[in-house]
Amino acid sequence: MRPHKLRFAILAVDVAIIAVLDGTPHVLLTPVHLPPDIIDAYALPGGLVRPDETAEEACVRLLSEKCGLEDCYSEQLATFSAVDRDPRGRVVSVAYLVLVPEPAARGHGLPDGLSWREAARVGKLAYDHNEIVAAALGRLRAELQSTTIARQLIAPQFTLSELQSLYESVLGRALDKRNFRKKLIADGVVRPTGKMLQAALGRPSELYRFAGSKVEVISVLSGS
Amino acid sequence: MRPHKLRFAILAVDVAIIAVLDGTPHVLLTPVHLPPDIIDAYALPGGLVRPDETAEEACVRLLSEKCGLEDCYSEQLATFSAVDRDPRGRVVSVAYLVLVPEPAARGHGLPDGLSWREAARVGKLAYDHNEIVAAALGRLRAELQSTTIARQLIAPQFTLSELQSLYESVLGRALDKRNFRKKLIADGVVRPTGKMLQAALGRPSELYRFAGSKVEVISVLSGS
DNA sequence: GCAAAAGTGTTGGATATACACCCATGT
DNA sequence: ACATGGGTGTATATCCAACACTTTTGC
Repeated sequence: MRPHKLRFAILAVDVAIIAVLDGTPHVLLTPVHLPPDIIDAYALPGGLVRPDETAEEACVRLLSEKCGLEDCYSEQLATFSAVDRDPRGRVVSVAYLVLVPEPAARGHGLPDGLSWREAARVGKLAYDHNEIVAAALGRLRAELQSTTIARQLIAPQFTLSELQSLYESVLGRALDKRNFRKKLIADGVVRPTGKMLQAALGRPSELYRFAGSKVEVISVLSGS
Repeated sequence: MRPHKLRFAILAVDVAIIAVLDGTPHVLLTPVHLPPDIIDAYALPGGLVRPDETAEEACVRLLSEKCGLEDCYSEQLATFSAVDRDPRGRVVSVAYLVLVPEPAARGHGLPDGLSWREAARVGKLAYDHNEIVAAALGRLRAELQSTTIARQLIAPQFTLSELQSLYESVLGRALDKRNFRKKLIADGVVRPTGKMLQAALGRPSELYRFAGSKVEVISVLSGS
């Protein structure tokens, strides 16, 4: 082995951080400006993987260091390795999907120039980050329907209307209120807490929580 | 940026090549012997990603160079980045799932010491390759039930009994013959060719083919 | 009493499951 | 004629989809 020939790749992590804010999916973006190739663009937060950490660890570290986010749900999405994906040189990136509940996303002041942008209107991002965002949203949509991953996007206690509108905004289609409730309650996915929430207007709603303590693989929805 | 500090990662590809042979899932393994850490073990075929190729391209190249396999279906599985996963140093590996139809797997002489081994009985593999094999089989099981990926594991024309036994061997459970046929035919997933196959014994069976030309995402099975 | 959001049941259709016998062939 | 694997239909239960009105609250 000739180590100097083999040590060619710069390994990075890029993070698609998703939160549903005001009923629409948002992504956390950071400004980039690397003339001449990238001018006044936006990109996903990311950074290099250190020699002594795994990609997962880098992801957690970058979330903390660059975004001020702690204890978020994250899962590996895919690895992007196009030779020219970064104008600075060969950088291979492991992309992660990270989910932030709405209250957490609102609650903490964003560092630097980070900002939440509507996922459907991010425009042209730097690098291949549009591809990563598309993969993240696709994965999220798939998992919403087959797992209890929604718990990672919502407060610990929530009304069923809130949960339904989360589903509707991510899936991009309306769901039937009665079928939605029926299914989630009958399947034991969510459980009533007994507490009531008085919204600004209208009848108070009951607060629910997810039954299990982790993300579980079950058929959450078919069509509703 | 200090490039010399950043250029740390060796990027590799490891390939979980699956074929269903004699009604049981097999993986293609290669012997490894790297004392003192790895002695007389087996591992998935793999190799380094070159500076001028993507991970996908490296996967295709390695399949050809190391395994003599051309034009196989492949998809990225996940990236494994544990710091000590390779005793020789820091090697991050992008794992791929590759599927080979039974006739192709039988038809070509295996180079080197490569051999097909029953996936359920591979024993302790080198590196983290047991993890990769587990991920590959899990992905395959999931996709068998929701896509037409089975086409990548079987000859272009096949009997429904062959297809069913493929499903059964990968999923590890028996399926009802009538329901299996009903569903695949009713959903238009497979189409009869009109040709008959005279097996060694018993009534001749009709040959079918998959209807679409690609792997399609549909609900292939529920329980049968 | 009105506006706003919460909550609740039924029915018809489709889909899934369970199950057992006859058919075509080679020997 | 028998052994072997191929092929077929029906009845039941479950699940899904569509659908509209009543309740509780604040103002």
